[in-house]
Amino acid sequence: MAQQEARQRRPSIHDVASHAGVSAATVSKVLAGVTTVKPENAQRVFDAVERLGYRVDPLASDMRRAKRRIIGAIMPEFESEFFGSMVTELEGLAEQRGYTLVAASSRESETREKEILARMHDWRVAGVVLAPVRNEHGPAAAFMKAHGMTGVLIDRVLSDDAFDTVSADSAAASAEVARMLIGNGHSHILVIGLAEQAATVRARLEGFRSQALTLNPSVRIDVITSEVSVEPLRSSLRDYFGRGERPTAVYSLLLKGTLVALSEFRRRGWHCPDDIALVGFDDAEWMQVTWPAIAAVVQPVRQIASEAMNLLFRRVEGDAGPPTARLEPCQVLMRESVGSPGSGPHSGGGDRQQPPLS
Amino acid sequence: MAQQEARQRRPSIHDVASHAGVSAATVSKVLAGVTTVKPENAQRVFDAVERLGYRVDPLASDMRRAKRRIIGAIMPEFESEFFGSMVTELEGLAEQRGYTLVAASSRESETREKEILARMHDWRVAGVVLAPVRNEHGPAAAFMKAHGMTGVLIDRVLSDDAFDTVSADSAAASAEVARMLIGNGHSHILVIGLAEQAATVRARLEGFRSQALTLNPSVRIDVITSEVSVEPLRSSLRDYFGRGERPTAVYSLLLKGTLVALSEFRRRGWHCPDDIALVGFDDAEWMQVTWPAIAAVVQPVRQIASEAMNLLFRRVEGDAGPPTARLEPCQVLMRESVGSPGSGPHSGGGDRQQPPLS
DNA sequence: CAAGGACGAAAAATCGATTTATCGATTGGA
DNA sequence: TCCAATCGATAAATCGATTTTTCGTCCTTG
Repeated sequence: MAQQEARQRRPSIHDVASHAGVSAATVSKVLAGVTTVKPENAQRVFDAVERLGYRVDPLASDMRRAKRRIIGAIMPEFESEFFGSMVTELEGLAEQRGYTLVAASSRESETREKEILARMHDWRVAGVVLAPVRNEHGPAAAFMKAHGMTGVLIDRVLSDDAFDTVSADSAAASAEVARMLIGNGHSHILVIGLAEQAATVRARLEGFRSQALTLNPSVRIDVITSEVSVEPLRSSLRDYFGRGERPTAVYSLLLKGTLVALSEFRRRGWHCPDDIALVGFDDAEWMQVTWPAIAAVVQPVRQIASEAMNLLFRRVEGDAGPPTARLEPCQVLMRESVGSPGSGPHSGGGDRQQPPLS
Repeated sequence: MAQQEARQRRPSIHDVASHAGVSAATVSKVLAGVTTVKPENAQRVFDAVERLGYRVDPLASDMRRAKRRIIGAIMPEFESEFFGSMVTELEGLAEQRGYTLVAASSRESETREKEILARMHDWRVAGVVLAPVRNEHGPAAAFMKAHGMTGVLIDRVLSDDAFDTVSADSAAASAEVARMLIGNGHSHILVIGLAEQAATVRARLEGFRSQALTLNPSVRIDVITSEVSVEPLRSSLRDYFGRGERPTAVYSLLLKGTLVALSEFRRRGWHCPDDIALVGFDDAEWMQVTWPAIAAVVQPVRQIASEAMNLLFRRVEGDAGPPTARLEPCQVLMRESVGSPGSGPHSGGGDRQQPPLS
């Protein structure tokens, strides 16, 4: 290959055409793999492409089609492992199909979410993977509907009458957490969450509550939620403990809640799992190295991303069937923060030593 | 505003032109703010734009210019808080200037990094913010040089003869860590890192070592690094401790190393800061809520992003001055994992209780 | 031997905006 | 009064590809 004019205008399809002694149309056809071109001419085109280091301009290439080979991805934030790896996965899947992924952060704002969507509409993206800030009924989904955009909703959604949805099966995972906590003898459990993300948080709460009540009808389940941000949640939690409430376990419905709970435990000098057990929805890399390791529900990021892209491209290719609502199963990782199975709550000072070295 | 044909072809500038009874050129000029248009006609254009809900197609608009209003961002990964918030910041700054940010993950692979760069070159991006996998001398930077791309290198870089660089002042921060550890009486310190990221890791190591030796010439500093991934680092660390080595403090030069150190401490049943102190380069949200809270060097993400974008746009606008190398100051957060100031190493069982409630 | 296909490739239209060249009308100066 | 300068706006070229239409050969067949 040749580098030629290092910093000059890049060669266009016409440059290739004239070097190969054919028309631009022929070059386009050769590169598109059309077979009605004389092998001799095709070879000359390939040679010219090689010599000039020619590459198709995706922008110009997309001009004529109604749907550009661009997929938009809108996430509430980029700072967390969950959305970070979601973007990584989506990027790879889009790439595999020859599409470019353009990711944007709505920064937990529905207003911004809609603005970004409008901008992506300006770009005539072929489709959008939207992880809405609140749920499937926000202004962004309405915008997509009104403008006939194709898209898939993920994460904080359950089902929709216009778009395919893909999310973690929060309810089933929460039920499993309930089985485990009740099985360990907990009878007073605090659940914390953000009500704003109504769709999934409610599913998690109900999945947990119904299973817990089935296994132990007399279990006491307290719930603390806050509307918008986590700070009110923190102060509610502080008040709650301050009133002398003393649940034996806490189930946090979201990652930031797990952090808040941990910091409040620290503040009061409580240790997991001896003083109080903790399980969080959403796993993070650090949770397995802290002491104690934090039990967590692991969301199936790869499966969600892969299923979302499959559904999206089916729609992009014209499928007009009724929207589907997928739930991908989670994994519940039992770690030290919930104690060993069978060890009841407040079962003594516990063993603060670690397991012996292997 | 009108929604009109919800799912039809979007109106083009010609639709606006015919509705306003003027030519497309006039519409373009009105929207570009050219003043040589009769106010009456301008008003008709604005009315038509409003009525049709017209918005410029950024793709078509970019066709004619050599540099499109797109900025590329290449990060080694999206999963960490650092690069996640870096992308968020860069996105906002690009947006402010009317540019679209296209972010891609090189997944810690230099091969992929170069492929992504080539694809961005295909898109004729105006500029690139590259956080190289290894350092400023990789194939990606060479590609940018060879093709006359404009760009800025950030994070794992020190300085370059072709591009502006912006990174955290690792050396100064590491010196501060050294001052703090030596000041606390530590005389046997282990430093761990990944040698692959040569540029910055070496700076951090040297910044630490020289300051430490200045303050206490007889201090013992052990260094464990691994070439590529963290797993070899883990086993080296395990061997090291297995041989009976017992430093009183560990300074990890990277986030993943902090996690490895923590998990090895757990494995051996050691607690911070009583058994061993720990400081990590790179802060994370969870570090302040674990017990103990982990001391860390906080990188100035906003400053790096902002400075990088300033420099980049200066270049995009044609500035051809010599490349600059910026170092942004870090903040060192002293948390419980290093004990209280003055408390020497191995100073007894320590107080495992928390500070009193406020 | 002339008309009808088949084939391969070039010419031209297209996508949607921007920019340059052109043109008509009005105004100004000589 | 006539030509020139000015103003405002339109026509046309342009960006780089794709797709449709047209065109010229060569081959086949009646």
